[in-house]
Amino acid sequence: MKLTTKGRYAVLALTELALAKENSLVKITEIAVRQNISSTYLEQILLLLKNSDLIIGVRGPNGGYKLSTSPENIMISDIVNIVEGRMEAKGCVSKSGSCTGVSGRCLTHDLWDELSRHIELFLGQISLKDIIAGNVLGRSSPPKVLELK
Amino acid sequence: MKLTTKGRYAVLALTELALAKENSLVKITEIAVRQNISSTYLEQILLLLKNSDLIIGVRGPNGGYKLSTSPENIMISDIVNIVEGRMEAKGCVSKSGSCTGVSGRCLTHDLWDELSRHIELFLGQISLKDIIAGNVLGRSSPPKVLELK
DNA sequence: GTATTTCTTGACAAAATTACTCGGAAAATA
DNA sequence: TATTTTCCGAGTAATTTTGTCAAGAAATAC
Ligand code: FES
Ligand code: FES
Repeated sequence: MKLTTKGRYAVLALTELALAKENSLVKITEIAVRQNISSTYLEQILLLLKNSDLIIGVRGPNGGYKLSTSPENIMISDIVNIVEGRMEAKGCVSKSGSCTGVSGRCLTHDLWDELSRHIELFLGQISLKDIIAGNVLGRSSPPKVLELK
Repeated sequence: MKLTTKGRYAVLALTELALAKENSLVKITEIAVRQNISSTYLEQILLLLKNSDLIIGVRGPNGGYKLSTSPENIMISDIVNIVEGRMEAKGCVSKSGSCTGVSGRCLTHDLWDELSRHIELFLGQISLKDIIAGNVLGRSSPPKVLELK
């Protein structure tokens, strides 16, 4: 998986939008200043999210951004997938070229595959609403269940 | 989290060691050739694992590496943590400096924290033995449990 | 002891990725 | 028209990842 500041900025920015009053517009610079992020960098990121229709941009004076749907419908995995590019379990560089080849999977292939799936599952369960509600902890499956398995 | 080829090489190399006959030594070059990895690069990686006492290096003719303990006692999280450096949920760059500051946690803090914990938990449940046994799939907690929650 | 094999160590260089900047265009408002 | 804001493409700087090199140390075989 890949998780850089880009992804974190994106989630942070969208929490700000989620926090704003319904249908009100938030400017890039507002977010950038408040979060101490480069505003031109943030532009790039929000543009990606806008092109994927996760947010809506309005130009002109008093313009800005807003979420295209309500916070509970936007999952963190959506956001991260868009800005970081699809999480690829690129896999190993076995003799037979790329990992995707069906023929020669190495022993660790399933491991990384499963890890990716696991992460995606986790982030796919948490919405922007959960975040602004502080409803994140305890979301992970309880360890005891797995120990018993 | 951080997961680069370094971590994947490390796990791959250690599966090779786990696959070898008990107490037999495997040379760096053997692994490097078989997996098509730069042998000098692999040196670096195995050195880290050796300095953390996960593996044992024996010099001289017919030398090589072997696991310091049995495969079921070595968890993937151990390996990754060593070579990639401890997975840090570095967090955001809020106004008040670093994320670690107790004072100003942003809303996303818990999210990344929990994600890290989740990943570590997952990789901490899978041993080298599981990998060579192909016993990785189905390790993740079943989705339905979480849906019910 | 000498030669050979193999790990050990540290410093260095190439390549790739990430993070960020810049200059301007397009749309909306006033 | 002038101003504000998003949109867009390209380019640069910084950092990290990946890999190389050269020299040394320990063990073994002869
Ligand atoms: S990771 Fe090795 S074949 Fe896919
Ligand atoms: S991630 Fe924002 S304060 Fe820790």
